[in-house]
Amino acid sequence: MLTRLFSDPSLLSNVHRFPSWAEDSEGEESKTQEEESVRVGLGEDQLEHAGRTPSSDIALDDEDNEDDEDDDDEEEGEGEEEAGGGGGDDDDDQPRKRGPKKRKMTPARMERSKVRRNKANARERTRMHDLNSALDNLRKVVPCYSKTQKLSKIETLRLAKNYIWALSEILRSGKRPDLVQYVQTLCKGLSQPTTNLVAGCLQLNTRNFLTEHCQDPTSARYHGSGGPYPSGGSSVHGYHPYPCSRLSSSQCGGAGVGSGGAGLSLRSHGYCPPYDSLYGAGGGGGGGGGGGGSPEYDSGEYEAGASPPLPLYINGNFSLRHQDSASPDVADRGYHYSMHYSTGPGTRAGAGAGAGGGHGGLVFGSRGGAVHGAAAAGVHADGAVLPYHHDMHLHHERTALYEDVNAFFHN
DNA sequence: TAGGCCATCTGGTCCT
DNA sequence: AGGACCAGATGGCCTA
Repeated sequence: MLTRLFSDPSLLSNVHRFPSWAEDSEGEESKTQEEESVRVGLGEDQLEHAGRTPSSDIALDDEDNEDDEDDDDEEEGEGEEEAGGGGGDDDDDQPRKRGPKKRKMTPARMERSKVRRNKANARERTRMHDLNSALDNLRKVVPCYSKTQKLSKIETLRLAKNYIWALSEILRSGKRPDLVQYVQTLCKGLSQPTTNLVAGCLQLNTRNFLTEHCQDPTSARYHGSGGPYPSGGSSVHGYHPYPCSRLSSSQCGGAGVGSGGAGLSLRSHGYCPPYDSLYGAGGGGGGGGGGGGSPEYDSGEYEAGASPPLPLYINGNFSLRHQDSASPDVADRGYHYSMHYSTGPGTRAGAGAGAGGGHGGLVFGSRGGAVHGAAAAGVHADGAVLPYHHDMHLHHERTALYEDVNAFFHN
């Protein structure tokens, strides 16, 4: 029975690992699965050989009524007598229980219960894997993502909550917030490591975050050297070449510096569909750092990878500007969030990059989007904040707001 | 080594 | 009845 379970591919197929596990240590996956199977086997074995709890006995006995009717009838009488508290012979001093009587576990019952339990275990595994998969997707859309240094589940949820809150505040106020304030909101309730990670992702190392220390914005190392993550060095200028993630534990600082010059551009990471699919080489523009913005801002140079853009449905409190509403007056009307894309020559990406890290060609909120705060001023170049209206593709609408806000902060 | 995080097993409960 | 969901227990892995 157990061997059947372990050799059953349908059951074993359920034992898959986190995507990152598979990606990070592919060679070990089979081994890991094997280990898991062994673990499962041990569990089953324990179930078979170890004693069950009284409750489990009840549960197990509840099935197979039809098959053991004779036994049931016989035992039922005893059970009722016992349940009635009739002070029958009580060998052990265990308290009498109401409810279903205990039934003898015949081999057939045990077999069936095992099968049922195995099926339930497999379902539970699948369920948890789905849950983890969803959590992984969530990790990818919160401001900080690393394949190698994954946020824990609880931190992911906390960050997501903070992120939603921060975005809501932005949408509510319709103003461009202070970056420090934004980071503070994001990091609220997060552990110190996660705070560092987020700060690093946002090109705002902890020291700057706390002191609003402003470094030389023209420096390619801006915010990259003092942070908790080492500077990659290889991607200081222009968009960084990392095709996989927005950030990796070893690349965090470098990735940030490289992608956005003075500001991190999540869009430059090919791995992140929500960003990259929309902004294409936007990261390159923002990532111009000291080298100027990339002219390929809208070229879609960055592939979204195998994954399609994550569907992000925005409704309720959120409103999006329709692409048809790009007329100048629209900006003055009641839509809450304007997405201004700079695609032409001399983009703000370039301007920002020339300033050592401006916005990647996007302005959120009120026109002129003033730079707030000292740290923010250091991160965002004033010259980069100009209202531009450009059409965006229809299929980008769902994610436009989301990405816009992200790009707004991550450039 | 303690603590955090995680996967899995397990039994209970609720729902269809 | 069976499945989904949940929470507790357990053990492994990793890191400070």
